[in-house]
Amino acid sequence: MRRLKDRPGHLARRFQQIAVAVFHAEVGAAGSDLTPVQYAALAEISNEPGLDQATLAGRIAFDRATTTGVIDRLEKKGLLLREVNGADRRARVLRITEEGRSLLSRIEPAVEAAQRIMLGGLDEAEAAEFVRLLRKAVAGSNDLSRAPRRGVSGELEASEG
Amino acid sequence: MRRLKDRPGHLARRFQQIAVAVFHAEVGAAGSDLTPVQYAALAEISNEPGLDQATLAGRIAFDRATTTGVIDRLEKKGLLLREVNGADRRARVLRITEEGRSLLSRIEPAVEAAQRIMLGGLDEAEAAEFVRLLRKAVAGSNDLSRAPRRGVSGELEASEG
DNA sequence: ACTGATGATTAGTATACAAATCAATTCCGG
DNA sequence: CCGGAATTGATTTGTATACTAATCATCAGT
Repeated sequence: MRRLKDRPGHLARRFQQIAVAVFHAEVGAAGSDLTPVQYAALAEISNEPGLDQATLAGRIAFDRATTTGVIDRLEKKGLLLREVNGADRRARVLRITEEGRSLLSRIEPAVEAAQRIMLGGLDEAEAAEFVRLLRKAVAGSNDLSRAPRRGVSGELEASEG
Repeated sequence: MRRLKDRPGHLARRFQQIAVAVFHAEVGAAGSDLTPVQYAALAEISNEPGLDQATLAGRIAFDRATTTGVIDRLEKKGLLLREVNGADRRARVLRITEEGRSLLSRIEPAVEAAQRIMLGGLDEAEAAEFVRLLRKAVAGSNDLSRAPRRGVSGELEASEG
């Protein structure tokens, strides 16, 4: 029987813990307490202003309940605006604030550094291959997850640029 | 700037979500509601009977606070025994019950199946390389995580058997 | 005996999910 | 075109990780 610590499921949990810890360390050193999930949400809202919470949840693969909490906290920090959509009064339209945009650009170098550091155990070729395989594994199993990602229509999910 | 969805940190979160979902689906179909983390704890206790919570936490890379909760739930389900260690009355000695052992063997095929399914997007060679790189990345950054794994003494952390 | 370290727990915060609920929209038969 | 049914966006509740920080009990070393 394969040892626990050699199983992909266990390794996935470990790598995620490391990724989160590195993100907090780097972004924290840059003077922000933004979490990886909050960063993902804010970056996506910045890229696609005016999207609603359900669409955001699809883009970054949260479920709707998690999205509500994440957006609550970002709104409380003054990083985004949440408004009722006039065309569909169920939906909440999201927009980044000036403060949010400024924070994003201020921590961008730290976010990039975190990506390098979390792959520090791999050389450059290995890191590239690792990311390729991770992308392919995720794309191949996207609909097995309980909050599957829903990309922009027409986007190539498993492209291997 | 690299797209969010191509960053290792984001992909790590996605792959972890998928791994957890697949585990729940397979183990659930086998008639158990054991979580991935509970499984890891129980399997480790089964392998190393009589270890205490701090040692367990080191083996599977939880922090102590998380361990308390996980052990609470496993004890409530009757899958393990938690007793004060006579030699060090701070420590709680953990032992799997007959019921726990029986559950472990009953769900073992589902756990193995989950490992294969979560790598379903990769062919066999890619899956092997992916696990190798995942192991190497985790080993290389173990001490960056906030709850670093502490293996059995003498164990080769980054061996690539 | 005093000091520092360690095992465990508790409180508090942030994901992540399921399930239930409410409001608003869309769909479809007539 | 109308009206009920099904669907969808958002929220709430409840459970389970995962951490930090603080606390308590106990142990180790001097």
